[in-house]
Amino acid sequence: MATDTKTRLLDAAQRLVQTRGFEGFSFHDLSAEIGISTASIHYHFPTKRDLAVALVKRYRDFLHTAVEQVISSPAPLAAKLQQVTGLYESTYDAGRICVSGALAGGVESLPTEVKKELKALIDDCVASLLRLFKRAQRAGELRAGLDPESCARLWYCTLQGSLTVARASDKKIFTQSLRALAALTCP
Amino acid sequence: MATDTKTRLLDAAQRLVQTRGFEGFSFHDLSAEIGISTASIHYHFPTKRDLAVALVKRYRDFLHTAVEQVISSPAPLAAKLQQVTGLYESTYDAGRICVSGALAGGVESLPTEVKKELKALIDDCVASLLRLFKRAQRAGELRAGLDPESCARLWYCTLQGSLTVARASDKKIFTQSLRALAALTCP
DNA sequence: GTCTATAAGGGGATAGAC
DNA sequence: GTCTATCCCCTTATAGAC
Repeated sequence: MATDTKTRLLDAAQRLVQTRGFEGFSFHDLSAEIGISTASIHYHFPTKRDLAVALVKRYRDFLHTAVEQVISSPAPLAAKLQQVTGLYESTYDAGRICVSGALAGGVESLPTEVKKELKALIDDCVASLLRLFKRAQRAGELRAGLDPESCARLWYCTLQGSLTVARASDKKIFTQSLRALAALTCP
Repeated sequence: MATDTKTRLLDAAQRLVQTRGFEGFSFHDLSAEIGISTASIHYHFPTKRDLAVALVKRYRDFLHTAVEQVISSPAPLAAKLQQVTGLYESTYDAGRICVSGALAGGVESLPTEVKKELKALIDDCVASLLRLFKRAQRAGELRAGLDPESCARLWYCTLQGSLTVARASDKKIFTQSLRALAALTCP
């Protein structure tokens, strides 16, 4: 059973956003990849803005599910952080960056609705990390003096930044940054 | 004495890159802002790629000078880190992000020469931070167990990531992340 | 749902006058 | 150095047939 056209369009658009950014891909790119005309794309997504909004919404669900699954396991904090890091590392290995990093680079040229979805994506992911660190603190797994909120934000920004920077420079910058941060986070 | 046209073009282009990204601005935008025709822009920069390369080179010099000046002061590590953070915070307050973050978001759609300059910008800045942390370690100002190289990379990625994420979400994510990282870096 | 045809505008870039 | 005029291609989007 073949995947339906709407899903294939979202898959292709997501990959293009993650490699070239919002302004960096066109309906013609999608047309070539999926094998339908650019006009047909408008049947599934009336405007490019609609496509982008749907794409970010879907990515938020994906990331939410993935992170929540890691969080809910009975593993110690260090292991969970390594799993979250692995999530981003696999994105790097696919030659991509996180959708939020790709869109945040040129936020001023995004349609308003896409900006809103982008903010929702970020805030949702930070909220998941916050729950992770709150539980860790109760279990005494957080370094003394660290508060869960700062931790969640710091981790999100560092994951985001190191993934984006690494693709433009060198994978080592990702690996080393996150190993250092993990060592600083756990007691 | 008015600034020369080439400089004004670079200033305007840099601001546009820092807000909209490389694909997010056009010669027409520059034309409107500077007050010369798009054709005249080609006199100063034959292609958009040339303009981008010049822009990133100039930004690298600017950042290099700024960071080196902070590093060479006799202040303690914590104060220096706060100064570097202030450098990025003022970029945020101008509604901009770092040129490297803006370009790295859609790296695949950049001309090869621009990619190279982008990598040079990143590597240069990380190298400056590395010198900072090496000196700090010799002076016993670095937390035990931290190595200068990891530190330089972690700091660069976090500065980059938190600035970019903050503009798409909330300034607090920048402030809080960097305060936490500073506390973890100094003993 | 998908197509062809086409609109309507924007993109970078060039030629040649001044 | 700057202009007008123009080229040619790409972009998103629509109309209407199948």
